[in-house]
Amino acid sequence: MSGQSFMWNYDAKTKDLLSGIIDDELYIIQNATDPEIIIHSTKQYADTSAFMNFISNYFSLDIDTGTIFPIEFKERYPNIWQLIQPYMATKVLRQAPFEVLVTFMCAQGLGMSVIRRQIESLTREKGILHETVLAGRPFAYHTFPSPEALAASAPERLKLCTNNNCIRANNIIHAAQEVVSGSLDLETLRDPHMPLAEARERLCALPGIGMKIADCILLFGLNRFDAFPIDTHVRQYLSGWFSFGNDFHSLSQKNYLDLQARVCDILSPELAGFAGHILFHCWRKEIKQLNTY
DNA sequence: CTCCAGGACACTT
DNA sequence: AAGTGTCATGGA
Repeated sequence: MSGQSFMWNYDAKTKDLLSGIIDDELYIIQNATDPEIIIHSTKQYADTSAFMNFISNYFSLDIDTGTIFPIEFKERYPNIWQLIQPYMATKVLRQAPFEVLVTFMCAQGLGMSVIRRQIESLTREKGILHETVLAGRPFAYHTFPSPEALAASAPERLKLCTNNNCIRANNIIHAAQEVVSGSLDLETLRDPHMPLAEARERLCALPGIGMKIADCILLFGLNRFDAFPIDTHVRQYLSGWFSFGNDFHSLSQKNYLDLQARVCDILSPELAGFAGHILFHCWRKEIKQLNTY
């Protein structure tokens, strides 16, 4: 059997955030009974340290957990600090940019079940089928669709993958075409030298991408841990935990930017999005009692 | 049945 | 600038 296996201790509460296919080559198998994740790769690495480096980067293990929140956070918000402790091991993964771009374009005002179904449908219809052996058993999976595959899709067919929403299908096709033509260069946006505001501006120029989705793409796909997306749940905990109370009126553009500016008072600006991700999952699970990811 | 889900956008006050 | 309707479906 090709490939190598690697064990990683992980917090039992957050481990189920990690499942799926990484870079089309690496798989994660969850063990439901103990807090360990077995990572198995079909790809051959030069040596163990090359594999470890890839894992470390993908799971952002280079980010020291102790630096995610500012030191004064614990003193200012002792109750919240206690509450988030079980979630401190939550990681923001450095996922493939195009995959994240398309995935979050599917995540507008919908439940996670619908979002997940769209992505599964997209990979099944437009991805490439691979068959391999995983943990001694046959395993079939689809790669995430390439920009070329999505760019060449017919809207009336692709909308079957986007919850019957042809506006969304057209937006995804358009974004894919921009990537193929080179007028949207995700690697340029991923460059740390690119100002965050400018990168977001470029993403927002695409139809179907607003501020929130742009910030999600930056945080989860473009290695920008300072990007702080504000969705309905973030707004709730900003109001409930930090008294940023304008929970009642709609999230206008001005309101969105205003909230982001105030977030810098309580979180470290350079890791605000990373910290926000931890707060997000803690809020959903501990306060809202949600178990869906 | 109603309401809301990890929103964006056009349109109306 | 700040409120509405629309898009679409499923699960609570």
